[in-house]
Amino acid sequence: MKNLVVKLLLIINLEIKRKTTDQKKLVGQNLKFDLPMLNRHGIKVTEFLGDTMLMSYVLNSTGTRHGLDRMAMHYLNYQPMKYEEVAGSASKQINFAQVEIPAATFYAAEDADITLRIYNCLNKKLKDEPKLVNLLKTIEYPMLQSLQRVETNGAKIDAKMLSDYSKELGAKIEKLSKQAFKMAGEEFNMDSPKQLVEILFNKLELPVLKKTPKGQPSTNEDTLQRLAEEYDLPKVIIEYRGLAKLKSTYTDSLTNIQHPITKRIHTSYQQAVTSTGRLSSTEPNLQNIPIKTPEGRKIREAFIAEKGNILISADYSQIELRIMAHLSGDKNLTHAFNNNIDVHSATASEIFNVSLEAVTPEHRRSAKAINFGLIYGMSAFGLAKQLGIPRYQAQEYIDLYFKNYPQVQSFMDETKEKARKHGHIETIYGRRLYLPDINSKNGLRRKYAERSAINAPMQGSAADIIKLAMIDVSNWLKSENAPARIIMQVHDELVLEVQSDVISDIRSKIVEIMESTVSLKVPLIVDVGVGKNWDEAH
DNA sequence: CATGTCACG
DNA sequence: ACGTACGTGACATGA
Repeated sequence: MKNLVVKLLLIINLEIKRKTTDQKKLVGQNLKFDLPMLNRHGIKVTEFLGDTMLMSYVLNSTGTRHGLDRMAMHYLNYQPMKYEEVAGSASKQINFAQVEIPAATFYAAEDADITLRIYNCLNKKLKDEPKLVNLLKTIEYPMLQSLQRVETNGAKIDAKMLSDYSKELGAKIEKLSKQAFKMAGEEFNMDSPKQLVEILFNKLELPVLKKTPKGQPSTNEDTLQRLAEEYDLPKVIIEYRGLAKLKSTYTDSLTNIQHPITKRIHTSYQQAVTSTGRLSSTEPNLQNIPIKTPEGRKIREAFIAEKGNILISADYSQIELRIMAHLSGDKNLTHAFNNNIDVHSATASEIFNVSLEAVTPEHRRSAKAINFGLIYGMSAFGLAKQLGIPRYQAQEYIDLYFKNYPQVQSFMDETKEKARKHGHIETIYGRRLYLPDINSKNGLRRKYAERSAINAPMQGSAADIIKLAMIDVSNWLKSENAPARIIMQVHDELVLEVQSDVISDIRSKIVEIMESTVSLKVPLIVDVGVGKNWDEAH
């Protein structure tokens, strides 16, 4: 009985329209959420008419305005019944299946009704937007299905290893805090920036090098690092912070969030959150698992494969710089990529006016910072801070860069110009990012919008490309019924869990698909690794 | 619920 | 004179 009710409500909820015998078209809000339930009840979806959340997102990705309630207010001037009103809130919340039938029926019917009405509104807006309709059909709708599979797959973790590591971290953290209390001459809460300020800057009278936006003296790592040159306590705090972060955010919470039945980690990918078209990942966030330090990498070792399987990691090499080469058409930059020259070394060779062979690691490091900075629309000040050099010198580097890559400069100027004129920029696939502050009288906001405008075509086009590649890989695996599954997406990387005996075939096929999904003025290169855990594979 | 901090690409 | 590299999410504190 319960099942029947749930099924009935879902059918009402999702506007299923029977055309022929088993052909079901549907409209919904956040269909990625509903799809597994429909599958569970044997309802095969063969065609999407639309997902209102994604329609709203491609029309304007700025801000959080794609929730059903918000859209109902905005497009229909109607306040729907809140979920909390039928199911209760917080600790008193009950399962939807336990809600009284009349209340549940009203809620579900209203939900369905407004979804369809919002769909009709958004559909009208999309009539004049063939590029956005194409974006939905070729990227976002297929993506929704690929993502649903990845979420259901989940990632296997070695919970025993994580909890052992957690204990180890706990012991180290305790030692460090005792050490810090001794140096400070009193006990305090090291997790409290406020108490830290009291100790460091009032009691011990260390110099204030930087303030937070609210005017409080900053105790962030950058600042502590500089203080650590002359004082001992900041060193201990830095070490404490690093380990405390690992414990609270990773070792403890990942074990807690294991699914009770699958024993795997099932993240939720947000498809309508970022302004640029990237995904984000929540509960847990699998897109910020540590990699930079040896202590952090141990977390990656806990991401493992099922018995008889192995992990493959495939990531695009410097995809944003390659897109910059493509979009700007810069001769020098495309030449570097087309001839497989290390791009940071190439930049170093240009800026420091030495031959490629004579580039030192120090040159390359500076050039890498410049290349990254360019993608982010940085200033001479930012580069100077990053490299620890005087501002005039940073400006010299930037001038030299643009002299050697003139089309990159004109591309950036044109991008800003377009943003000012139209109020938005576009990615390679026509995804649109609005920049409401681009003509602001407030210089700070305007500058911020200009930097976003410069970054967005690169970050956004990269997001389009990996989405397409992910769809292709996902569909290929499905069509071949391959003993392999995608388990994660981390912006420019796909992680797969693959049956060990077919590893080399799958590996080469994945690379082939990812490298050929789109064709730009420069090649796209995929680096691939294999291992028994994520750290080894990456 | 805002603030500060820090993990990732 | 002022702030100063893009895009995210999670955690702990403290009002």
